[in-house]
Amino acid sequence: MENRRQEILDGALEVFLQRGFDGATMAAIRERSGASTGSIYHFFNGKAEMAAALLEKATLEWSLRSRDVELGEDAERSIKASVAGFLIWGQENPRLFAFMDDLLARSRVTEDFGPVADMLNSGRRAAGDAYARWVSAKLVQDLPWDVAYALIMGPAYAILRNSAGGRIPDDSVAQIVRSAWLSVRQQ
Amino acid sequence: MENRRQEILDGALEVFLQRGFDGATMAAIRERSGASTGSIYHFFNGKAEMAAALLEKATLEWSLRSRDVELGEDAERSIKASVAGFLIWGQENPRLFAFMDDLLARSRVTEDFGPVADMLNSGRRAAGDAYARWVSAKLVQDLPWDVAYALIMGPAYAILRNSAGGRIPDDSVAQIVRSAWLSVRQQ
Amino acid sequence: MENRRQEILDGALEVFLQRGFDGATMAAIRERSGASTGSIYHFFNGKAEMAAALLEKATLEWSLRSRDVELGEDAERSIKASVAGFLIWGQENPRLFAFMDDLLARSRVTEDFGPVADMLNSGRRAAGDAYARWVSAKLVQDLPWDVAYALIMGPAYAILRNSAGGRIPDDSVAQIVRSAWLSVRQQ
Amino acid sequence: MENRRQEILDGALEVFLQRGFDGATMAAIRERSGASTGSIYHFFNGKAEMAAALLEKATLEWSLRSRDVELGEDAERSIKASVAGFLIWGQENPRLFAFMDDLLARSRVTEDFGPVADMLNSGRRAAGDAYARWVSAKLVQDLPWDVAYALIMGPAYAILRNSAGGRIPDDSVAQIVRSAWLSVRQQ
DNA sequence: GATGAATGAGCTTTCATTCAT
DNA sequence: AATGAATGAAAGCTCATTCAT
Repeated sequence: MENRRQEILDGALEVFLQRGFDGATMAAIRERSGASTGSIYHFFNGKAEMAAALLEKATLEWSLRSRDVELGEDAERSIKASVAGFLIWGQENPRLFAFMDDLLARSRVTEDFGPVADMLNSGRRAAGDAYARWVSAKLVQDLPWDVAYALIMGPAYAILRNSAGGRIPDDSVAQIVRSAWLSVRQQ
Repeated sequence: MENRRQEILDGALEVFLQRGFDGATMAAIRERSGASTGSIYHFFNGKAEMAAALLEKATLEWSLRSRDVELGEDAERSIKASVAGFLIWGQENPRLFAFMDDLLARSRVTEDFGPVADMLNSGRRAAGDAYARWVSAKLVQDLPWDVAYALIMGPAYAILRNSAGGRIPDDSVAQIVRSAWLSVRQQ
Repeated sequence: MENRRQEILDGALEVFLQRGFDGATMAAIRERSGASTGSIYHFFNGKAEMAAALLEKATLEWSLRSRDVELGEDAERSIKASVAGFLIWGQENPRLFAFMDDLLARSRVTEDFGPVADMLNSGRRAAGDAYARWVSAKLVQDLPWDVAYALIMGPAYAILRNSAGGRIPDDSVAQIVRSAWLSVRQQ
Repeated sequence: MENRRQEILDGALEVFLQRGFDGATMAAIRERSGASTGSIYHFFNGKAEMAAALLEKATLEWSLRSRDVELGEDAERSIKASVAGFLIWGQENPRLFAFMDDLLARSRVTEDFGPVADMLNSGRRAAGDAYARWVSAKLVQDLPWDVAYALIMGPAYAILRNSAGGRIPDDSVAQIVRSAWLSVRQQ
């Protein structure tokens, strides 16, 4: 039955978002989900695996949407949509954003999160391919992808991190979206 | 004697940079520094306090330099110097950058790191004041400071995080520095 | 169907021999045998019962052979055949020997292994009866059976334990077999 | 202070002898010794290390005595004294004998007990050297040491294992001691 | 200033076993 | 006859911190 598994994931998500990865204890997840210790380990091999499962599921929607958009031929529209989509998603899920950020940072140190890192990076790579095509079409500047990525997404990340879950005014969102395009477009 | 205290800080820094905050155990710090448990607690109230002390000291150089520059009247030079300074510092101290990032993220969740957050944010506030003056002087766009900050520093943060300690080419640094200014200058 | 039961026993044997009784987990047995947890508990009441079943089956060949021999009237031939048979069996099944040894030791502490102990001791008791007859016939010394048993089988046990699965030279086997007889024969 | 450490060892010994290695839980040792979990781990790295420490201390007396005797020139006296000493020690410390036997068996499988095995085997090696000298002096048969060891000590081991802590009559002890010598002396 | 013994709550994980289907 | 989800007690061990000396 998928029911129990889902209950566990639901409980785990709450705890992870509230306390972060290290702060989340299996005991808390057990209590929140109502499942027994054994059940949890019946479905998941450990804390890291649960986090990965959650993250995968939770980011699916955003990453799929972004990826679709980015593959278009209209560079300006694609880039603006990506940034706007990310900002909106991040604002709507501030804790999830923080958790993703946490795991991503962790994946640079621990091996436990290789899969997480892979997943989170795959979207970035796909976008890099699209960017290369726009370069060929002389729509954007010929920048190394990591530079272009930093210019496009960096400000969005920064404001999400510093907004701490508070609302970002529409004007600010618009400003950052516009700037992302201006930073990389062909001059 | 300040000697012991310094030995402890030295050992702790190594451990923190190598394993991150949670990964660093007091036992590891004790062994690395050669001090006894008692000594460590004689000088510091706990792990969080040590981390704060370290971070304060470690970021002093950069923050002082940046602050000096930012207070100047030449907006373009100040902003470019800030971004370039941060990029160079981050590249020279990639682990320290990651650690700072870690603590900063943590400070958004746990109360233990209020002082850390205050310290790390004070530089940002000072820069905000300077930005306001530049706005008055019509040197830069009239943006909310958090947006301006995101536009100026966001890309630098992003590329440092994704470079994972590897060298960032001079061209890329130059690109990001230039873009920071272009993003906020008065058009 | 006896098929499933047999598959379980086969898998369990492999696991027991490889990891010993405590080291063998039901999960490992489940995976090795391909049966489900439920199936295993359908056929056996628990780990101890499986071990007992296995041991009974596995030692059958040796014990039957030894018992046949021992019941003969020719004391010298019987004793030498018993020791030689045990040494050969122990050499051919070093892991099984170690497992049997393990269970036997355990049966002296835990009550779970009463049946195991009984089974393993029954052969010894039968031999004791034969010994008593040989005493009456003045073929062997009038020793308490536990002493006689120690003199006859002790060296074989000792060399099997210390050989750790390596080959015991024929000369050594012959030496121990001969000595067993000399230790108890009527002088 | 050596006091706490000793209390822990005392409690641990009781628990180990009563329940064997696997059966002994750290919780039981904690309760029996009156020490806290932290204290136990302050002094010992884990269960295996405690067992090794205990065994070393506990067998010291016997192994030293045996070793002294074995080094003598009088083969008959040395061998008889070794066997008698072992039988007496084993009878006086039946649980310790069983525990030693348990750990020794375990050391053949797990690496955790390398030191234990080394310690327990060192006495055997020393005796092997003495045996070689007796062979040169034509006092005993020219047998491989593992065979000679099996003939000399095997019966003593066997009767100790099967006596299960009960008293072994003096006659039986004498019989086994005498037989040990007869099995290996030069004919 | 300095030591390290002592603490104990809390951690993740294992595992034999039960039971509804 | 068979499945595998579910259980929960228990395990070994970690670790920041306290405190008597």
